[in-house]
Amino acid sequence: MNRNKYRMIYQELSGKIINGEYKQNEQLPSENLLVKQYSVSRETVRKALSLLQTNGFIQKLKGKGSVVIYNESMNFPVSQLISFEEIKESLNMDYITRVESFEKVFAYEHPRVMTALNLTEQTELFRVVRTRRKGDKVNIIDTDYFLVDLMPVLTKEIAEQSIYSYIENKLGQIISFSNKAITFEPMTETELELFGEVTPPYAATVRSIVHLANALPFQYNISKHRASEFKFVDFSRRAVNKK
Amino acid sequence: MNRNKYRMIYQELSGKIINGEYKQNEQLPSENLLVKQYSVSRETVRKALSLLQTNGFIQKLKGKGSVVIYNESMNFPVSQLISFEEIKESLNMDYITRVESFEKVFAYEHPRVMTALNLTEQTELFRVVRTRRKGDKVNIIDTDYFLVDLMPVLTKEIAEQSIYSYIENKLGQIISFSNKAITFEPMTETELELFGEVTPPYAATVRSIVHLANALPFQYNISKHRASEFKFVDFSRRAVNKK
DNA sequence: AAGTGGTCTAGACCACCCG
DNA sequence: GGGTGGTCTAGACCACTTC
Repeated sequence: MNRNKYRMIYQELSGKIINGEYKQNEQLPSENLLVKQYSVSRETVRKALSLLQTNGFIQKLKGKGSVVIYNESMNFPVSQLISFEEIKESLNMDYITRVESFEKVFAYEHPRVMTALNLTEQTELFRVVRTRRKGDKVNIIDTDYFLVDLMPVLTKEIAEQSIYSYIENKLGQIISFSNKAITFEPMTETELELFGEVTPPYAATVRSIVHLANALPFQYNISKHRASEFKFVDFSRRAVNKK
Repeated sequence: MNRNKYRMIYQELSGKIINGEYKQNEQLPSENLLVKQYSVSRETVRKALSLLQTNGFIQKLKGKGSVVIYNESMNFPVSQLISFEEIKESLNMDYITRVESFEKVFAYEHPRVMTALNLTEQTELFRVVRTRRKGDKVNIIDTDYFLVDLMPVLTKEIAEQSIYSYIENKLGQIISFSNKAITFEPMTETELELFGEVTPPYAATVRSIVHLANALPFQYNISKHRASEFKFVDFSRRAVNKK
């Protein structure tokens, strides 16, 4: 249930675009029409359309209208802040998650994480290593660090399901934004063991620092993929800096 | 010269954040204060702040204010739609661009490009191959395809400078958005020749389809990087889909 | 209670596109 | 000239934070 009018309109329109009710290169109804259809003010309609535009669904053309630019082959937004379970669901993938390691550690044992999350040495962290398998083949190794203070009762069982769902639905926290870096790195021996034979022995590595809505950094994630099968898709707009 | 009030405010505030006048974790002035300072309505201030938020400069906190989350180590947005010359300028890099090849081709000779840009077989394209060198070392190979119809007078000399600047400043076209995909691919023999010895013989590959403001796809770009030196940085927000 | 950001409205004027 | 999107305003009510 979303009581915001502009979000409701956003969801209805984005849904219709994803379903193919509005296809690529087709026009959306004009703003004035949407104003009448939804019985809202024009600024409210415009808020919904702006969201569609920044998320890559439409392009607004001055004097003409809003045209759909989304097409399915955009392969879905790995570039969004989205959990593995959510991707799995939206793409109907048959991956299995296995928790390889689940422990409490101190921040100073993982200096890179300590720096990234801006922690003191004695801060306690959960360190969770999970593999994502298709059949017998390991495709992704995820290593996550979470603040113990934020979720005192994280368990291995929760980690097998969706930790994000736990944070948002059980803990009532709002996950908001992240910084990511993608690199290609030689695999470590541990990684080679988990992956099995891999050529080349390189991993596409995505490191993320994830923040809550109150701007607190609460998660550090390292996601390793077989390089040969990795694909990161992104939608971006040119900055409005130009004078 | 930007006559839009909200863009002026956006630029002034983002400038102050980049300069360090507002530092990470500091508060921006409240919306009401900004209304008074700039003598504009609150919605105009809010438009500027929204832009700062979607571009990763601030996080707005209900009941509290806007806090700066930008920090320099974000290493600048390779994830934006930005030309190599612009990156070079903003990071003070000492790269040299060399045009390795400059020719006119037909779309049907490059089927992948034809499909991506949605062209007919006989459409003419410029195909430009450029290397980006630091000293004698080739770090990036860029292959670009542009619509001949759009810029009948593209020359090798322009390609040595910034083609984006040419398109925007000379042709008056507005570059607007792009789809990118990042993959990890074996190098071809041509690429190995240009790069020289590389281990591993794999390239971090970024393919982009770039569109103008009228939604016309006009450029297909393939950017190959030495895998060992590649780093892609991204800022993303969690989607507002949640009910 | 006072201050902050979030949503929504009704209306205005403008620039752009197209027939 | 009529339709479309872009910008801006003044005011309203709400929810959240802080004291």
